[in-house]
Amino acid sequence: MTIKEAAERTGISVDNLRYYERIGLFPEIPRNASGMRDYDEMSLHWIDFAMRFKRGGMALEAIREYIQLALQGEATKPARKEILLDAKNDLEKKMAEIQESLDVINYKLDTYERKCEPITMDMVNAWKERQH
Amino acid sequence: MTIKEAAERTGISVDNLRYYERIGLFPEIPRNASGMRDYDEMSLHWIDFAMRFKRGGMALEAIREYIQLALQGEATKPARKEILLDAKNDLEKKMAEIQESLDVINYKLDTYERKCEPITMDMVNAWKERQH
DNA sequence: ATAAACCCTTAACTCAACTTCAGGTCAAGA
DNA sequence: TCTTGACCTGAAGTTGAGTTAAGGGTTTAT
Repeated sequence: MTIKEAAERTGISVDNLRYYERIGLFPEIPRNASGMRDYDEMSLHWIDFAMRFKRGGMALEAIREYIQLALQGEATKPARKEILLDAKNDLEKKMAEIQESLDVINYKLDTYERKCEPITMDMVNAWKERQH
Repeated sequence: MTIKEAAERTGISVDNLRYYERIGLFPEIPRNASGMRDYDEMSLHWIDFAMRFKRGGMALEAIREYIQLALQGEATKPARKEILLDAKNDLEKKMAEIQESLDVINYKLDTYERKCEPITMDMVNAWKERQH
C-alpha cells in the first residue's frame, strides 16, 4: 500500500505519516525495491495504536518511548507498564478537568437562558470603575 | 496583593501571569502608585475563570476572545454563547477520545497482568523478519 | 519518450505557548 | 545610604508539533 493510500485509510496526512515515522512514533515502514514505503496491515495496526494515545493527549515523546520499548521485547514490560500507569493517571486527571470545564460551561449556558450573567455586569462595572 | 502572592494563590508562575495578562487572557490588573500590579479578589476570579477553560484544553485565543467580549457587556451575549457552545462540543469530543484511550490502556494493563502481550512478540518478530 | 502524478530526503519555516534575558525602577532592612 | 530582592517592560529564545520548500528519483498514461 502506498503512503497516499495509508494516509487515506488513517486520516493522517502523507507528510505527517513520514514525520511520525521519522521521530519513531511507530516502526520503520517496509520499503519496496525502489525505496518507497509499502504499508501493510501490521503498519496500520501500529499507526492506529500510536494515534489512540495521541488523541488522548499523550506527548509524542511518551508514545515514542513506549513503542521503542515494545520493539525491544519482553524485558521492557515493567517499564512499559509504568508508562501506561502514568498515562492512565494523566488521562483520569484530564477527564476530571474537562468535566469541570463542562460543568462551568453548562452552568453559564443555563444562566444565559435565564437572561442573567454568571459574571454580572455590576461586577464588571465595579471592576472598570476601580481601574478609573 | 503582589504578583508573587497571586502566583502562589493561583499556582501560575509570575512570568505566566504577566504573559497571560499581556495577551488579554484576563483584564489588566490594577496597579499601585508606583506602577506595580496589585491583585484583588476580582482579579483572582477572572484568572480562575480563564484557567478553567485553559485546563479543558481551549486555545488561549478563544479564551481571550470570550473575555474581551464579556468586558464589552450585554450586546455580546449571543457571540459568547456561540463560543461556549463550540467549546462544549470540543470538550465532549475530547472526553470521548480520552475515554477511548483509557479503555485501551486498561485493556493493556489487564493483559499485562495475565502475562500475555497485547501486541504479541510473534507479531513483532514477524514484522522484524519482513524488514529482513 | 515525455509529461503528470507520485514518491523520496533534508532542511528550513511556522505557530502556540511559554521562558529567559537585558536593562531598568522601587522598597525595606543593616 | 547602600544593598538586596521583588517588580517592571520589551525583546529574544525555546519547545513541541507540525508544515512547506528545494531538489531529485519513479511510474504510468499518452
